[in-house]
Amino acid sequence: MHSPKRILFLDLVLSIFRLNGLLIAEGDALTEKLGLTHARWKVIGAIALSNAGLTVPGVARVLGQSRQAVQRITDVMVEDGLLVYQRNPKHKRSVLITLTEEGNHVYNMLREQQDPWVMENTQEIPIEELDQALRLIRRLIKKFDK
Amino acid sequence: MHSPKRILFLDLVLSIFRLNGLLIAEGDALTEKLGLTHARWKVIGAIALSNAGLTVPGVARVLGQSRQAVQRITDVMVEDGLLVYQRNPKHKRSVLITLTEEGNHVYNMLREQQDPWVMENTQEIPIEELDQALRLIRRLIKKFDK
DNA sequence: AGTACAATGACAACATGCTGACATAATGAA
DNA sequence: TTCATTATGTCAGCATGTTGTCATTGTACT
Repeated sequence: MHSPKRILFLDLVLSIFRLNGLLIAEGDALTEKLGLTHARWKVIGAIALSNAGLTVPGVARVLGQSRQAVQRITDVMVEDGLLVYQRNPKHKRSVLITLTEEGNHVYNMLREQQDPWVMENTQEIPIEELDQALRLIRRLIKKFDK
Repeated sequence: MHSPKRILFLDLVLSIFRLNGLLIAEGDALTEKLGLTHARWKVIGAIALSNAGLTVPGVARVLGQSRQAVQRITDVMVEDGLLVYQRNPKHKRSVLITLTEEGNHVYNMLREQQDPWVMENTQEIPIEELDQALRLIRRLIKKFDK
């Protein structure tokens, strides 16, 4: 019943919930001055990492979220001038999202904030430990992401 | 700039977001028949694990959430007959939350669902790997939870 | 005792996620 | 080509989290 593995796994699950909340708070604090929120830098990051532009459902697939949730965010970001919708030669309705000049600028600022934050929070953690933890988490993701 | 550690850490952060979402979906699916949602079994679990009962802010501290969010959930759960507010000898306004008989029953059903789920998802993962990952995550939690 | 500070409940506004439903466009198979 | 299936945009409703504010209660210090 109360096998060590059970306790350990449930503890891990609750810790993931906890860390998730804390990371969101960190991310929001980090990007507050840029007028970003965690939902927005997730989107801006996904788009910045794709060369050719992504569609709304494409971003949703990358982030593992519903397309509706992404659409709502991108609509506001287009209004705010961070993103543009561009014609998609491969699809009549589904436009490509790309960063505007301002969007690119914000992404660069984001990077400038992020780098010292990453340094500060990983300097005394060996890279092997990060790698092992990431691999386990990926393994769990693959298991649940059907 | 693009140090391996930076990439690794950001990848870890995004993976935490991803796994968090998947675990919520898993938890919701697992407890759907019980009329629970992930927000509710987090609360029910926290209360079940405390012998003497917890106050609303107490649950919030355990879960690392705002007391307002917890209050909203517990109010509904009291209406639904899973929880009861009981007079707190130590505080005139802040009541203690305890499980009703039905709440206890649901918690036991929850355990019955959870156990095979845990087994299924950890059987080929060595306990040492779980433990190492948990320790790293705890370390990050401690770092961000000021 | 008195007084400043912290904790709590209650309410509101808001951001973000989900699902469902519907119409239309794209795709693939017969 | 035609037709069934899938993908997409759009709108709506709902669950859950956050923060802010205010009044009230508890606590601790002088």
